[in-house]
Amino acid sequence: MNQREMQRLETRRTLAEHALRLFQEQGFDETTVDEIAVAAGVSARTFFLHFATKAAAAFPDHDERVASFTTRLGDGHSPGNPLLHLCVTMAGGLDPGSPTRRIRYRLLDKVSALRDEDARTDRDYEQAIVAYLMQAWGDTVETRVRANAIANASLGIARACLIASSKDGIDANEVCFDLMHRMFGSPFDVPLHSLKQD
Amino acid sequence: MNQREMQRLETRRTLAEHALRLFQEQGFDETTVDEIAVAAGVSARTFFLHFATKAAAAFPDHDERVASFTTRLGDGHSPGNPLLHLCVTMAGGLDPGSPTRRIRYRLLDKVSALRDEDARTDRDYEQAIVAYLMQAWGDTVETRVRANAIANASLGIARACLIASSKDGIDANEVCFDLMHRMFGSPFDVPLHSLKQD
DNA sequence: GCACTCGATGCACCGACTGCAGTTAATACC
DNA sequence: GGTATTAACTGCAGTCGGTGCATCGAGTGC
Repeated sequence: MNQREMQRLETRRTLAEHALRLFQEQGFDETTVDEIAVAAGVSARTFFLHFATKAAAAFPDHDERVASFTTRLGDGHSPGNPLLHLCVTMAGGLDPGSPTRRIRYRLLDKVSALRDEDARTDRDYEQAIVAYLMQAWGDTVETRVRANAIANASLGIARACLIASSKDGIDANEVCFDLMHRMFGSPFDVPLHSLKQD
Repeated sequence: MNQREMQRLETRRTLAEHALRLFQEQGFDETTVDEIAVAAGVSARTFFLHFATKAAAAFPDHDERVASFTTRLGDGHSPGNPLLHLCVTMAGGLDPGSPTRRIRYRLLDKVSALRDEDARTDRDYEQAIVAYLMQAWGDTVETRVRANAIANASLGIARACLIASSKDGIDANEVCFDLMHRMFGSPFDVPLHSLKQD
């Protein structure tokens, strides 16, 4: 990797690090982009070369995660279907070894601006899931609605469980799995086959 | 009703009307709060006496709707449980006699700022549903997660169906009902009883 | 008629975000 | 090694959403 690329990534990483720290220490609204930039040792203008919005700095790995999720759906590594994969991804995301993630989701529960950012995140996952389901079901008006509804519902479940896990430290995977199971059958593969001939 | 109150409501109504029109005609980002205010014949400062954000003007009846939803859950008029009630409310909201609502939801599909506003809306419904479920289940960490997950999932389904209905003009109630049914059993009253002893 | 309330206003201000015109250091090319 | 180019970073001026504050003036209660 280039020295330039490394510098760039380092700047980005530093910005994200200080952003999350300041959000946690003194609150999201009470932190200005200027403060973050100064703390990271760069100019305020530079902040926006790395993040589109102030809130985006709290989720610096968003693009990678979505890309990883999407490509995994495309190749054979997806365990069964996207909904199950979503659960697995979620479970992985709750690795207790990552205090950063816990901080992030605890903030998420308090700061509405970050919930908005998170909702935007979800929309990308939603697109990936919808695309996957539509590819399996074919593109009709009916399947499109169904795919959107299922994607929305799944993400709603996943998000709620994720936040709960981070906040209360409980294992929400069971709840997540149970609700998914109810909606889509055993290993969540029901909609891929049986819903079709409804 | 007072003449003052009437004036106030009229101002608010006019602002909302012009806001939605301008959003539709020239786009959300391309419309400034100043333009809306001028079109409505008031000052820009006044706009924020009626709406907290630019996007909020696109959903002027939000508070009433949430209040109505919440109180109905409290008294005996709720048909069974909040999830079923949500479906009914949704179906009512799709009254084809309301072109304004169609415009609103069609915008929703395009403008991310409005989706953020809508997500904020959903959070209020979510609170109402969670409160209702928790009252039925009792307040434990487990039930709290479950209630949040179910509320999120239901709203996800409802939102997707609502947008699809407004956009494609199809009847998405069937999809909505079907998915709810899968998750919660016949008239959606399963979680109130059977989930408890899982 | 008089005091009061309250919606509307103008003004100054903050902070998020953008476009543009540099500067400087790493890199590619010869 | 010297030179042209690229691209991260910077400063500045500007737009726009949103807020606090003092004020005006038309309704309202008495």
